[in-house]
Amino acid sequence: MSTAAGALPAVAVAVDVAVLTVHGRELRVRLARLRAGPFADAWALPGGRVRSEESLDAAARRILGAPGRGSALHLEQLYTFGSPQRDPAGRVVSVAYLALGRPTRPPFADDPRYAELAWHPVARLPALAYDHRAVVRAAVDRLRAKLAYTNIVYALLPGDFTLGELQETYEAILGRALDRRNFRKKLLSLGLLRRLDRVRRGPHRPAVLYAFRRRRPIVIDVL
Amino acid sequence: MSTAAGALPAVAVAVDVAVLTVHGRELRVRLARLRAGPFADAWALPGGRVRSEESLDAAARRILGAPGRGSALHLEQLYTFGSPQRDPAGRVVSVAYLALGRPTRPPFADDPRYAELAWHPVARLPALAYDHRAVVRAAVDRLRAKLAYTNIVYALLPGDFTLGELQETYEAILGRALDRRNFRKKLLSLGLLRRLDRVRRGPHRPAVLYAFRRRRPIVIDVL
DNA sequence: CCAAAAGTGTTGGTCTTACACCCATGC
DNA sequence: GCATGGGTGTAAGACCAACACTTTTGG
Repeated sequence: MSTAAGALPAVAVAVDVAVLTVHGRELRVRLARLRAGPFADAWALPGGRVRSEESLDAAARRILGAPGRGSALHLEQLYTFGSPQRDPAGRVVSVAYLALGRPTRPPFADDPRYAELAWHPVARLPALAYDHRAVVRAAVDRLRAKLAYTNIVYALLPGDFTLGELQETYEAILGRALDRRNFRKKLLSLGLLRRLDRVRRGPHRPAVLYAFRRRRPIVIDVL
Repeated sequence: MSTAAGALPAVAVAVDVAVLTVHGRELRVRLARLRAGPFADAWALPGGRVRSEESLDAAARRILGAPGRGSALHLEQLYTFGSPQRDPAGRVVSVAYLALGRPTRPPFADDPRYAELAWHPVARLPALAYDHRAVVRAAVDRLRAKLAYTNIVYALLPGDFTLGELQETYEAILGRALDRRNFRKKLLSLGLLRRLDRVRRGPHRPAVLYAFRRRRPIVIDVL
């Protein structure tokens, strides 16, 4: 049963979003430096209160920002954190979301609560407000797990990419090296990729570009 | 960020618990028939509002009932349901929990809101209140998934059991038959079980009893 | 011509699946 | 003695991990 009605709620609901991306061979999370409140000057995940007429997913998308700015290609609910002590300012239950997207220019702080926004490598986080360190850990764990049995990595890559870039992305997330031949064999055999007839030219031998056939979540044994 | 303070919350927080068990070769969920409210007379998952001083886990344990009655051996958070329309009586966000336990006698309705409690096979559910059908589906999906990579099945079995009973439990949950020889080979090879020097006597050849070495969650490749 | 990343196959081991017969007991 | 579930092994195929050399380009 879930009935509310009656007395006014004693517990508030917020949404916090951990946006992960891979940049510079590192898995990074988008953090905001808070201007005010009990954790003024500390870094925190972007978040905010759920409005009475919006769903949790809608609140998460709102916090994520307008499509085009910080737009993410994947959004999923992660876990709900509800320790009575997690917010010194009152009882707030926070529904955490995991989002995946391409690294944007750091600054798009259109939210006056935030002094600054930046991508921080998850391997060396600053002190975080609230229980956001646990949220980031949960987000990273979820991403690592899903890497093995879904195609969500598509949300972290541009429209076309080389197999080397794809492997780098996997390695950045998993934090370990993968065998190149086995990786290529496996990923090509899955049929998730479409080979383009273009190449990426760089300082060395050009690499064939690939694209994901479908850019939406599929459950499949990847690793 | 998650700060509350300021205005009174417009959104209430509840916890609903899907207790699953296996009985009579069927996966079942504990449902309560509601006495009052917008879904009077309908079946629903036991649930209730989160109190201002308790954690979400504590609320779930409270709703689960005193240890000894409906005591469950495993409890984990499942998903948070927050559609604005899910409760006709007001905006209630529900944090759903999955619990696993042994089948108890159906009746232990010490909660005056419930007319009746019963174990319903998840394969043929009655109409459920709220979005509880989706909650049960999520609970069953989670259990099925975790069967393959954890030892949580221990929470559904008594202290000692035969390999036949263990296999029946797996089959009831997965909804498909498993090869007996392969199943026994795999489970014995994992080292999760301790062979007891007792047997279960029945109308046929006695079966050796086993117990789980450790009755707490372990991540391991099971199936 | 050198450095650096791209590209490519084989082999051995492990794991999974499929499958059939005898055993011990209660009735 | 028969019905029923308990108990056991093997072989074929799939999958995974390990591993080294050649190619192509820019500078």
